[in-house]
Formats: sequence, C-alpha cells, structure tokens
Amino acid sequence: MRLSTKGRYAVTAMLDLALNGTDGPVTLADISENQGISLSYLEQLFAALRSKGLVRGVRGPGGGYYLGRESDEISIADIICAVDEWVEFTRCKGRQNCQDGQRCLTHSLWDDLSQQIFIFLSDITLHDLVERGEQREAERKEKRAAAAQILGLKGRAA
Amino acid sequence: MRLSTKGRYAVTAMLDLALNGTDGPVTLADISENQGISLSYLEQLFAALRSKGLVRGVRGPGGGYYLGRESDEISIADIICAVDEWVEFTRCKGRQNCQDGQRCLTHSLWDDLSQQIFIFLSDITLHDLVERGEQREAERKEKRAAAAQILGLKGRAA
DNA sequence: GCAATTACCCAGTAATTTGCTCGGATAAAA
DNA sequence: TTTTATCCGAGCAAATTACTGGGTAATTGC
Repeated sequence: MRLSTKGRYAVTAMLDLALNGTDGPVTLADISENQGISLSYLEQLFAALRSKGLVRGVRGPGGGYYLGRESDEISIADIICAVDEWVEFTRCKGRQNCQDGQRCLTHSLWDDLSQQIFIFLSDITLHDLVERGEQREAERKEKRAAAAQILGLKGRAA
Repeated sequence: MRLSTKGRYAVTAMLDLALNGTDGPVTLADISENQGISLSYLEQLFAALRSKGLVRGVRGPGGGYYLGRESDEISIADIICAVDEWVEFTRCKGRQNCQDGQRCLTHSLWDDLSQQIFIFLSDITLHDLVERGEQREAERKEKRAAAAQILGLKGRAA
C-alpha cells in the first residue's frame, strides 16, 4: 500500500464528485478550483480513475464526470490503487538471498502489515466518508445551536 | 499520514533490529545487506530515528544499533512519522477560499481519514508484528508437520 | 600507543516521482 | 458552427528518493 499526495488528490477529487455530482456531472474545472489542483493534473488522475471504471466522463457542454459506481461501492483503496499504479509488494523479487527464513522474514512481515492497511482502506467507502462528514456537520450545528441558546442569543437557534 | 517506500525501508529496518537485536547491537552494514538498502541511506534514516529516540547507537567495534525503547512501545506510526517528516495535514493553509463549508468539506473529510489511518498504525507495534510473524511461522511449521504425518513421511514431524 | 571497526556527519548527484504548461484532437450541446 | 467539455501526449520544473564518496569521533583489541 502506498499513500502519497497523489492519492490524496484523487480521494479529495472523488469526494468532490460524490458531494456535488448528485444533480448532474461535475467538471474538472470546478474540481480544479475547489481543490486547488491544476486542470492537467486532474486530467491525468481522471484518466487513471476512468480506466478503472471509478468515474464516467460526459463530453460537451454541460458535461463533466459522474462516479462510475454508487459511492458505497467505491472504496478508498480502489481510488488510491487506481492512481498509484500499485507497484506490487516487495516480495523479494530477484533477490535470491531471501530463501532462508531470517532474511525474508522482515519482508513478509511488511507484506502482512501492508495487507492490513489495504484491507482497512478497502472497508472505507466514499459513502462512509460523506455520511460521517454530514454527521459531524450536524453535530457541529447542534452544538452551535445549544451554545446560542445557553448564551440567550436568539431564544431558539437557527 | 503518508506511506512511502522510505517509510517501508524504515519499518523493515526496525523490524530487523527487533528480530536480531536481542543479543547485542546490529550494525547498519548487516541491515544494509539483509534489506538491500544502501548503507548511506540507512544512515540517513537512522539519523532521523535516533533523533526521535527510536534507536540508540553504539560506536566502535562490536557496536551498532539497539531499539531505543521496548518493541511494544514503538508503533509503526512512530517510525513512519520519524522518517517522513510529517508535513502536517492540508488544513487549507493559506487558501482563504475555504471558509464556506462546501469547499473545505472535502479537506476536512480527508483529514479525518488521515487521522484514522494514523490511529490504526499507532495501535500496531513492532512487538505485535514480530509476535504475529512467529505465530504464522508456528502455524506453517504445524501445517508442514501435519502434512508430513499424513503423507507418512517421517512418522513424527521434525 | 595504534589500527580496526563502527557510528556519525555532510556535500553532491543520479534517478524517479510529482505536478504543471502547452498544444492539440474529439464529442456533444447551443 | 461555435462553444464547452472530455480526452490525449510531449515536455519540463520542482521535489523526493536513494545512492556515492568524502570525512570525523568514539570504542575495542592488540
């Protein structure tokens, strides 16, 4: 598993899509402005995402991108693997000195850990994140309302 | 959170230390050979690990490195953060267009996820990995023994 | 004392990755 | 047919990764 800024860009872009793509496609120009990523770089990322079926492009005016599947069918691992090219685990390829247990042990331990991280991120979907975000948002709103009421600012909070 | 090959190198090197450092310090030359990392690069990594107290160096012949703490007191997150310089979350620093909910929402969602990965890796210690490795090793040995017995190769397995 | 061995330190640099600019081509809506 | 958008690819600056090679400082065994 690998987690770079590239992966972060891809995830935030996909989140943008999940949030704003409910009524019509979202243009890369919009995402570019929202997330502060250059249009060309987004194009690169979305080429990878598209090839993996994670997004669907619609050309022409009024066009843009849709999610390729339902947001609860797209895991964070899917997204990161799509753009990070997933250069396979370090299974001691080529290094023949890894036959005898001791030496290769650390590698297999790392592989196990890597696998765990992968599974962890495979269990989190775009939908989960959005939902969690809404929940937080609601909590915050509630807190603000409660605070406003305690302070007697408005009688009943907006 | 960030997870690069640099972090992988650091983790496998620390695993090497945890496995082989029980009777005396381990030299970087050994780790270099075991893990296939250049000596100088290891020095760089260990300078960072040392500055965070994760390893302790001993100079002179017969010297090398010890773990700085007990292996169950060193988390994977500790190691990765030590070498990856932990360039802070993208909390929309500088970008003032992130005031209004919608735009900054994706960023805070990413931050949440990043935080979750961090916590996940903070809960896994070197000791955990080593132990799990031994367990796997034992399972494999058991399986081999059982297989040998079933096949009647040795009567009782070694 | 002296030589060997190790950590420690730092400057330079090749290779790779990241993220961007630019210049286009194709598809669809207006 | 013009405009809007995805698509496509070459090229490039900056950052990061990983290494080479120069040393110095501490410790050991002789």
